[in-house]
Amino acid sequence: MTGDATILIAEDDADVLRAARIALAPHAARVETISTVDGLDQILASGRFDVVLLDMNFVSGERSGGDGLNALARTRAFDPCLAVVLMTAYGGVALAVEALKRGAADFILKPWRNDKLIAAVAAAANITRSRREKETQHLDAVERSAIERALARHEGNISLAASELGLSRPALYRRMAKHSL
Amino acid sequence: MTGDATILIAEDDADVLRAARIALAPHAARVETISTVDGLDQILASGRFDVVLLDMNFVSGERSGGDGLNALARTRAFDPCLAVVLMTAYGGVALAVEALKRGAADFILKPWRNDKLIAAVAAAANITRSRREKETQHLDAVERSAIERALARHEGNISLAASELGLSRPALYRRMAKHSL
DNA sequence: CCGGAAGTGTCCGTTTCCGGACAGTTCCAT
DNA sequence: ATGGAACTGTCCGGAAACGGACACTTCCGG
Repeated sequence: MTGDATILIAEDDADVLRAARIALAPHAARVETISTVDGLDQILASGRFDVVLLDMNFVSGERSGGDGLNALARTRAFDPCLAVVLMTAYGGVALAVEALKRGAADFILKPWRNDKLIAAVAAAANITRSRREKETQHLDAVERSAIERALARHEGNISLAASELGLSRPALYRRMAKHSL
Repeated sequence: MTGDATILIAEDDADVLRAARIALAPHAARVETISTVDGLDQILASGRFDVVLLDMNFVSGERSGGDGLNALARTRAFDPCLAVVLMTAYGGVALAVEALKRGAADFILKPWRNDKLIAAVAAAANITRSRREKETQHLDAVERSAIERALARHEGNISLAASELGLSRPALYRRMAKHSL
């Protein structure tokens, strides 16, 4: 993490929240914290975050992780590019697998090792960055990627690639020339 | 699983292989099995699979899951659309998280429940199908998606969307009209 | 070996797209 | 309330792209 990321930490336990902030703050441009996910949408809308570190339980005594999965879903609905790292003290394989299938970028068990937490959050911030870059592309880049994939899939067969892309062969030749393919 | 999927099972233990095949065969068009991943590339090249069910350990006494992660990487290099379900008897949260981060579609602990195995493999086959559909698109569809995303990201602002896409405003208007956006 | 199917690369008359410019509208800071 | 910036929607002469057609090459089954 090059120190330029903005991190949101959502954790109901004040001591854990403080520990996470202390661990991450030196490695981030900005760390914002919340202790409940009730107003998660507003918080997400208020700023441009690069990664969310999200606890899985926000109700005292609750251990199922449902809150965290729900908050993950709401985060992904708000911004599908924004990578989320989930953390819990009560997770098994099933919950970890479910979390990643639902789109979490990583899954951390408490208590964590600071170096692993920092690395996981940094990697997640990079995932967000990559997704955002991929989202904002010139049509030319989008077209070039599609042509490259079609040619790869058809092993260089111009006729088949053109057909798949909905182009005539001369038209595909021109697009290939335009993109130096 | 609508019974039309082709499944590859890679498992070194003969009894486990048989049990998996017995569980899955009634729900698939075809099930192929291998007991070593040495020739995985050739097997993958020999047919068009919809899902791979892959053990994580192929050396007697080995429990790290490295074989499985390596085979997963090779499978994804061969065909990034092909969904892989990993299974092991020795997995903890860390291995499960690593597997999904490396691109596994699911992670099953042995011994499994047949209904869960069948559901996981069916879901993975659907992931493969979706990825393949998404890969083969007309340029028109690719262009339309890119325009829709740019407009969504800029909340309908034509000037900003055109700029991001590398188009002039009139050109964007024409593409939008062409795609009925 | 051969013939036919499939694929390649280019041409050119016709059609479509281009973007700077124009007129008008909306939004926001003062 | 107002003025200016930002945005919208369309026009039109010129430029670019279109695809059917042609000639040629490669591959493969008989």
